Amino acid sequence: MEKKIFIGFLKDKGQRFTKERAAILQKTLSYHGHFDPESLYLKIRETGLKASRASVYRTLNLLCECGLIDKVRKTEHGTIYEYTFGHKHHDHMLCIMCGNTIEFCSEDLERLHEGLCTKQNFRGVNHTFEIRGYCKKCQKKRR
Amino acid sequence: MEKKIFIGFLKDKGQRFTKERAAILQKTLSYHGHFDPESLYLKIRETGLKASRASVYRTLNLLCECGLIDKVRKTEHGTIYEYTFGHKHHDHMLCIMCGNTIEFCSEDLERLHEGLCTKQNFRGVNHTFEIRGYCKKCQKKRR
DNA sequence: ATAAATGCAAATCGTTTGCAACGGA
DNA sequence: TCCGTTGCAAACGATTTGCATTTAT
Repeated sequence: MEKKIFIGFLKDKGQRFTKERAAILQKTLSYHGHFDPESLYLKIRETGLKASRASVYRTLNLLCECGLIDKVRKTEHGTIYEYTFGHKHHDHMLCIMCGNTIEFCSEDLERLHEGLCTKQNFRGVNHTFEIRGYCKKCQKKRR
Repeated sequence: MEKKIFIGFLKDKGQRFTKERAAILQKTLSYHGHFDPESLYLKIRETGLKASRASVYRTLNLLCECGLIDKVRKTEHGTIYEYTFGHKHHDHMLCIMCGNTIEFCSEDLERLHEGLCTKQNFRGVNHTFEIRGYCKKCQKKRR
């Protein structure tokens, strides 16, 4: 499914579906969530597949362009991507102790998004909401 | 006020309040909002004051440490800081056409933050909510 | 006088890009 | 064959850091 979309997207632009791009797409899909370019690159090498960092970066940009993945946020260690296609929109809680991410959906938040935009005459396209704090597990550890 | 806080913070750490730090603090306060290190640096030079980029970066980190400013987000062009001390918490709408930022406060959002954390057993410390889209002015321009 | 802060330039780190070699169509 | 793609290494841009010099206390 995603493969077809990507191939179609490339074809439309007169571009090619190479084995490097295939490998990058495959590993991207294997994440079902967040990842960063460097770990994707390493994952590809581990599997014996080949693709340079340059190709990883170039291909991730293409995957963003065609909407299969999104840039979620930039951290001090680089960009976090998310494989989003077909996923319902959701938001994040980020544990500042262990770094884990909890995803959640909130209808109330979507409604609030609409309401706030109306009030400000803003045409909202999308949003990100991130709550930072301590996850269940980390609350128990001493600080 | 802010100056006193900064000096006190430095004193506690056995550090000094130099003229460079004074200049950086002063210009930081002059923003009443968002700014990035490079424009702060330029603003200082324009005024005839002196401070190197290195000192700007070093001092911004100190100002974050003592809570007078916050890192808001990272963009492809660098980190956006915000002078927050004594400001009420607020969130942002970011126009993806002109880059302008609208600040707003929402009690509903604060309540939602609490509700979501309770539901997930997460101890939320703070959050960021950013709506991206088109501001009033830019909606009128052709796209 | 002493330890901390400065400015500079070099170092880092994630990411992009120029280019010659390579490979799908 | 033709043109897009690759990998490499160099280039980039924001930020940090090592070091000799300056300066606050």
